[in-house]
Amino acid sequence: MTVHSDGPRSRRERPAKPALTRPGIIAAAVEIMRGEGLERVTMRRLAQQLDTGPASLYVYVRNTAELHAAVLDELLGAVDLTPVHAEGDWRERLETVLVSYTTVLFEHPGLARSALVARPSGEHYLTLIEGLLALLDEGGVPGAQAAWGVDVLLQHATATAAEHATRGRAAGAQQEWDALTRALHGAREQTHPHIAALAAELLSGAPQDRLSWGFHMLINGIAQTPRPTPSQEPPRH
Amino acid sequence: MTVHSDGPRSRRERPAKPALTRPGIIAAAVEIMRGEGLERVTMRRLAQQLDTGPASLYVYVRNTAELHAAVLDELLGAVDLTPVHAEGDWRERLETVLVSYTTVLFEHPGLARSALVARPSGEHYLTLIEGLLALLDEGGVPGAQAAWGVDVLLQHATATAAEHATRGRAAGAQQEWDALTRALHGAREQTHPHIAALAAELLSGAPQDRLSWGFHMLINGIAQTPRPTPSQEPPRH
DNA sequence: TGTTCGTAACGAACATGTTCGTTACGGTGC
DNA sequence: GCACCGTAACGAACATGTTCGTTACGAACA
Repeated sequence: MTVHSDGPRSRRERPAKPALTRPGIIAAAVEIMRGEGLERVTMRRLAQQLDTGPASLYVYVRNTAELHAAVLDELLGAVDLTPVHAEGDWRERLETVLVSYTTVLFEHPGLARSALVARPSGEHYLTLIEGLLALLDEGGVPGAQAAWGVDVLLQHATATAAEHATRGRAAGAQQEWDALTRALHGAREQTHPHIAALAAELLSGAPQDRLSWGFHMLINGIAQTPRPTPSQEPPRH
Repeated sequence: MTVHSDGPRSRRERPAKPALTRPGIIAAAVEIMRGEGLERVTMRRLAQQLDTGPASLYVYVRNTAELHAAVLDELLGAVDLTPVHAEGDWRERLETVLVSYTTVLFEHPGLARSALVARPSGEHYLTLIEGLLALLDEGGVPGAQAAWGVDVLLQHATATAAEHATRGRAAGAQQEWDALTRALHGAREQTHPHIAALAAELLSGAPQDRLSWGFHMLINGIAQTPRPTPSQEPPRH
């Protein structure tokens, strides 16, 4: 099996066509997505754009999930990281970065789903993590907690955006929401007293308010929840 | 468009075939999944099992996501809720329920992905939420916080299981993990000092340890993070 | 009984992701 | 120059989810 990178520099020139490259494929994918939406970034559409066949793309990307991860990494360049080196309360700045990240995903919700499964590992992603860790460090959060917490922060943002992807769709999402609403409101006080009491609360809040609370809640939790004792694992190198 | 429920009771009998029903379809899906795995629960396979055509299933389920949500709700019957009415520390019991939920998803990881997008709204799901709310209530967590927090608890469990689905796969997952590992370890101290310092930590911990910490962290956060002031929204009903 | 209407069930068709066997190219060695 | 090898690129094929137009059934009505 081939190595998936832009490494396999083509050593051949079929009839006057430039050889494929991984960056070229990703760039084409980003272009199509900006012009037509993520759903249009199909292997066939991409191949057409690159004047090749869909099967040829698999030399450079393992599958669409990997392609999406790469596309997402490109988009992460748009996340506003200026708060990392700004003045002010570290918690608010941390939230600002996270909201910026979430906003990027909200604009391309289909990517959020993919990102839950195939996470990016490119330059922009690393820069984002570095920024988050810097802010947690500034807030005095122990490294061990920050290391695991940063994962959860991004997971929350990503999963929320992925859910939003569905919520944003028309008829189907509305019916699902209706079903959940009905189920919650219909819960009997006898069998589901807590749900009955909190039905309205469970469904309350604007998405951005819930998200904001979620980040506050996570930051609090991360800051004050010690990691399990490191078990008998010797220090590395 | 038709109403998606088991309501459309068939008024016809084509050549000696029992009319389709939604519960029947879901039961068949669960059966196939138990015997052959979730990936085998295709519309065609299901239709074959039910001696009908794949297109006929769409009268009863909108799409595979909805089918998966229904299947998941069936499986939630297996979540151990005995801790809800047991003795002991409410936090530990809450974690026990959550771990049981996560375990169910780990056994059927493909469902976790679907559940992030099309969440169940059936009986078992409600019972689970009721149990979680009861435990948070017992711990003195304000209702408003519990109402929003329960969402995040389940989201964390579900997203973690969905990630696990990928991690558990062989070659592809290993390569992705390698890519992330390389990226993290390769980060230069000059540009990514925090990552360089925490590289080992970022990747450390057995899945169950990280999950356990995650739940502790979330529970702490939920318990102590007040909800935003209710803004000028008048009381409903 | 005949007609009308709503819809469960059906079949053909389409789009999409992916695999696998084949082709053709470029590099290397003799 | 020729033969061999590795692999980028290709094309056919397959599985899968889903849509849309059509058929056939049962209920209601005159």
